[in-house]
Amino acid sequence: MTEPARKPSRIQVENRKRILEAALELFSKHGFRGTTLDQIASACGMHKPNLIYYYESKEAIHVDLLNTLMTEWLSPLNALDPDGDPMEEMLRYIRRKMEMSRLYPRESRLFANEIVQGAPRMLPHLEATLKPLFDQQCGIVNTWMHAGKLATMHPAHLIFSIWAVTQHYADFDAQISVLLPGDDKRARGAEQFVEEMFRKLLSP
Amino acid sequence: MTEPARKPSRIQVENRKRILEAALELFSKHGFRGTTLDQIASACGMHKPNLIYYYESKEAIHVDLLNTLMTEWLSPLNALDPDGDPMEEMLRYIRRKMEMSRLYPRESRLFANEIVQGAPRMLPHLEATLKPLFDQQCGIVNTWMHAGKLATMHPAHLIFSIWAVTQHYADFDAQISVLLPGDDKRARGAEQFVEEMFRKLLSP
DNA sequence: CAGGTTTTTTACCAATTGGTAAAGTTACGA
DNA sequence: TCGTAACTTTACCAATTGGTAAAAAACCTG
Repeated sequence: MTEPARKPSRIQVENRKRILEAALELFSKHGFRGTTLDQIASACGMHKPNLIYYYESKEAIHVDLLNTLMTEWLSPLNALDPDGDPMEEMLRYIRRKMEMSRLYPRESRLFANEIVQGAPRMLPHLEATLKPLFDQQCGIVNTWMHAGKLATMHPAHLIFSIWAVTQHYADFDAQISVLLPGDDKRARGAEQFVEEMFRKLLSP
Repeated sequence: MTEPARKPSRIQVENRKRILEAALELFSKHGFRGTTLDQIASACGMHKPNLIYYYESKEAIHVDLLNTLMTEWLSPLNALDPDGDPMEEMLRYIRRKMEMSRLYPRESRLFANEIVQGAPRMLPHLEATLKPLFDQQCGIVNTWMHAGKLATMHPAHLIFSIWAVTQHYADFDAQISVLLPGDDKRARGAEQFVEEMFRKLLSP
């Protein structure tokens, strides 16, 4: 048995959304400890006790944010179609991950911050949500490899390498900006490179 | 003209080393804001004001740590030998990066924490130290490619992908442990995978 | 529009935190 | 071994921070 949990009012829905948007901006930029309730409050035009009215603690905001975004974040992996063309499915996944890195760098950095520090507030969710999906999709990739449609390799490490390369462009943007400055076609170049890289790697 | 800057005493050398070791452990695990001077002090058996005796502020500890470690961290890139065999040089670099990820995950996560948050205390050092080295080594790689010794691709993105994949094993270890649990040969498998991946990618 | 409920605001608090002042102790060269 | 400089410790502080209490305001429903 949990809470009575009445349906949330319109105001509740709106304000929780405002809070999460401000929290995403700040947590992704400064990490959990580097963000204060006052910052979140002023970023969304509220007062600190008002945040606590909607979330019982700063940690509750962070956890809700992580868990809410994780589902969307993983949806492209979910979308691997076992009946599609293996190479096209993998490249579509990789392209989508690059696009998400470009469009949603805050989400990427939010997770990066959390996981680099040992995922203290997300481990249960990783076990419960990510692990089963990961195992299942590794299975699909493995099937494709054994059918000779993709080069044979360890599917888990393959997925790690896709995550690593694609999310690197969001997570390490500060460094990349220094090393490839003033390149307004950087994103395009990155996307071309990554697609060609994995096309070559995955060719049987 | 800067400080008089007398040669540091034996005690100074020892104690700064103790402080940096404790700071590395804590900053890499909890980030800059997530680490307190009291934690650092008790981790190295000192008292808080003693830290301030050796470093003028918490930030000074962090900056010194980052700048000190960066040189070692980059040394493998520095070691690319323009006269060596291109494929062997690249694979040696990649192997060394994997080894460092395994042996020095704290250093990797220290930098990851800093860069994910926009490198607020490291940007000048990136400009001054990393950028010139990076450009130079990109040049070497480019030469190798144009000599037909390596597959042709954007050298900067190639190096990014090497960093991404190798450091991922240190930075995202919390996630990898969940997804490939109980695998005491994980590191070996990762090293094999990554070497084969880049061997295939780099073959002309 | 009355009355209760939800939401917002003001005032506040205790704990933590980065850092200081200054007294006390140790190390070391003359 | 003595004096001074280097180092350590204790006591302290002001600012920040996560969070609370409770009054005030806004909102909704019969």
